[in-house]
Amino acid sequence: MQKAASDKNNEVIAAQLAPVGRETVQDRVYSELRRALIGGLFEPSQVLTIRGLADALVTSTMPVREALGRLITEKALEALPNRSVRVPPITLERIDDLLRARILIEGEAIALATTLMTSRQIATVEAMLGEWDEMRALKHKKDVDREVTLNQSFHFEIYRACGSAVLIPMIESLWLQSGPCIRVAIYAFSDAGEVDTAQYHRRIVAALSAQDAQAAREALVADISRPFTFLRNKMQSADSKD
Amino acid sequence: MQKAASDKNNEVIAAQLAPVGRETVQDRVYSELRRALIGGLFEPSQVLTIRGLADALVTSTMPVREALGRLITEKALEALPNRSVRVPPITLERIDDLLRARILIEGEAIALATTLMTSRQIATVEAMLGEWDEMRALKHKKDVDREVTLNQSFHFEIYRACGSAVLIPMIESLWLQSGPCIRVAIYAFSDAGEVDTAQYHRRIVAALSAQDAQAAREALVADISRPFTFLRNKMQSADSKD
DNA sequence: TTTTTTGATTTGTGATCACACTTGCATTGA
DNA sequence: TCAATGCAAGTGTGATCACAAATCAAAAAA
Repeated sequence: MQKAASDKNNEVIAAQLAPVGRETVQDRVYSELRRALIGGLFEPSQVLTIRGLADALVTSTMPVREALGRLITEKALEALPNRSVRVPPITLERIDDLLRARILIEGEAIALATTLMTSRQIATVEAMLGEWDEMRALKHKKDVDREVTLNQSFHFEIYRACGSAVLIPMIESLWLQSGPCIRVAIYAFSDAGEVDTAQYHRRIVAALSAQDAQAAREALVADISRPFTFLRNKMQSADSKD
Repeated sequence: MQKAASDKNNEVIAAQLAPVGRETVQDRVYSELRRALIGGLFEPSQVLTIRGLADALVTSTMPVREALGRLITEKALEALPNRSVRVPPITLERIDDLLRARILIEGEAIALATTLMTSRQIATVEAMLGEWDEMRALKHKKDVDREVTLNQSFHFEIYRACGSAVLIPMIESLWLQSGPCIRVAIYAFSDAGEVDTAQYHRRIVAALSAQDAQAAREALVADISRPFTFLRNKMQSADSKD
């Protein structure tokens, strides 16, 4: 068989078949744990065991231990001297530390994105605002999980536009670390229900449309500061009560 | 035996014995690979195999594969679709991307450190300048490895003073990613020999002593930009030649 | 000579096992 | 009654094996 003919034949096949992907079990475990962490499904200080997670995820211990190791290196989980691993506990210092880092890095990312985003990309992000209204329309059932996912998609759609392969993984790591912290804030907001996240996001989109990097940065800071300051106040009042 | 007596007895023993430490093999492998990466011992695009590293480090494959997984998640190494792992290749975009992130984050860290460092801590850092003169005195043998270690110690002694448990691991990750890139610059500087790193570090110490955060940030930016701009120029001239 | 095929070797992934350490609880002793 | 001891279940770590996929080189076909 000639080379050209063979290639042509392969191309025809490739046009019909969808790539099957080769995600490993370890990757799936890792993604699943990430999702749970960012979504605040684990509580701070909760201890995780390899065998326990392996049972819950219906695999063997091997993929789980490697996924845990990865999460520990990005500070999403914490290795105790006993060699057990837990979700990092919340402290006031950690809250301030995380918020400061997020303002610094995500602020820079959105400023870069502002100068780079095409109107096509802005339109995509703007379209995501609609989903919020849609969700609020049927507000009888508060779907916290979907809210978290939507919020994440919105932010990262913008961050990806900054075009930095270095900053984006750092932001992901920050979200991973923030997840368990803002867990309580997420549920509290969902209960309160009124002060709408979409409102903050609209301000961000407006700044992006105006190509005003400084305004975009400030709108973003207001958005991500909200759960942190809420949590901060809550912890301080709890401390003073003790 | 009474509790008090037992405790007292244990205290006496504890005063005589040094804690034995429980570092795992995996931790040692991870540290060793980190050291090699930051020191620029691996070249960009070099492929690493689990069994090859296990043989070189005289262990089994298990600790190595977990260490590699951790390094991949912090982008110090890269997983190819073939599932082999390599040191990330250098591109112009990546150089600029890394430098921008380092300026942003390390600049913030040193600005924070400036307001927090005690005169005691500054003295410690200042003392490290002496080692450079010492090393230059016997410049017959250029010890690149020691130079890298000394540079790392100097910077992280300052960064640790910023007191951010979030920023410091990020900086470590950035150094890990920069290591292979600035490898060529390190050796080139060591060959040139004249433009002294200590000179840049003296400017940093002076700014710290003056508690001038802005000056410290600028001095730091000048210091870390040097190898990157060197490398950038070198790559551009190489490109134009092709 | 160039291309394809075939087969052997190498490599990553996941499962299982052995071992050491920790933890929790019941037992023993004062 | 309470602390110390001893035992048993649980847990992380590292080693080894089986398997599938990738790689490379030699042989076969064009």
